[in-house]
Amino acid sequence: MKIIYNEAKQEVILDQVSDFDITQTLTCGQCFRWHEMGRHLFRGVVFGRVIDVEQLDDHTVIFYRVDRPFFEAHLVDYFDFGTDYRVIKEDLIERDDAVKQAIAHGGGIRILNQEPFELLLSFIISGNNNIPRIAKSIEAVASAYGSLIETIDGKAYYSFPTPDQLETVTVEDYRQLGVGYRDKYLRDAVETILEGRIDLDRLLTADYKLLKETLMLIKGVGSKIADCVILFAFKNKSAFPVDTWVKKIIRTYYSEELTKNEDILKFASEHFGVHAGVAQQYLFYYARKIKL
DNA sequence: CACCAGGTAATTC
DNA sequence: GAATTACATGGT
Repeated sequence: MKIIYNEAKQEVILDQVSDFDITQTLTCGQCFRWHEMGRHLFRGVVFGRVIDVEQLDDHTVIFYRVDRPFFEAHLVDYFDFGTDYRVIKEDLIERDDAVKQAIAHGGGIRILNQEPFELLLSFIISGNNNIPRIAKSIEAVASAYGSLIETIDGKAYYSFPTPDQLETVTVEDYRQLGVGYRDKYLRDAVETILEGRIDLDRLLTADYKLLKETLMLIKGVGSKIADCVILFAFKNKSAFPVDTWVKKIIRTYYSEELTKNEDILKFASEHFGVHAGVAQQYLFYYARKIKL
């Protein structure tokens, strides 16, 4: 991948990008704070900044409002540019025809490496919820308690709040934002972290089992949400979140015997191996696309 | 007006 | 232990 920095214009141009479709990647349900501003053009808030990303063709991507230090410190890792998805897809395509078909439809998806605290709260909100309302609730939390970054075209953009910024926020405050019964879960997550019972930074080096059982100490975090956090924020591509869509696709294309979430997780882990989480995203995207 | 949405915790058998 | 139910809210 070739990188061209235009410091004067605060632009970063990527050439020879492969296995990347910005629309698939940013609309496949793994992230909630990107907005489509135009064809193949998105604006989002990440790492305390508002940035724009545009894909010109299969191999060319431009970042706006981004300088070299920011790109190198955050975006290379965020978009997982260090990972060769061709290798992962070749591995998965060998496994079965269903995932092969899913890759034919969503092979441009990359797993974003997102900020752990924001991702944790985002997926606590996601439970038994729909994606538009998840996004709305996250924006409500950010604009109420995050820091104002800048105003663009009359619209204010806020960073996602830190645990410290949420220290005095009560269950009732969360409820007022419209998050519903997840209010107490959000409060529990913040308290757990502020009291040091869970240190997200330290968990970066923990193995899957320890990481999952630690995350599940938080009220409102069960197996599925823990796996989402592990996959989308802890760079572990073997995590396989079992949600309603994946359940449907497993029953339809793999086995009708697999009904319990625990059994599906066990099957998928063995069947897909170390890249199970990537397979999950391809399957999730495909199932939703064909309205399975 | 039921039913659903990237589930989980509490309750019950 | 394995199955059932309640849970906020907004959209069909």
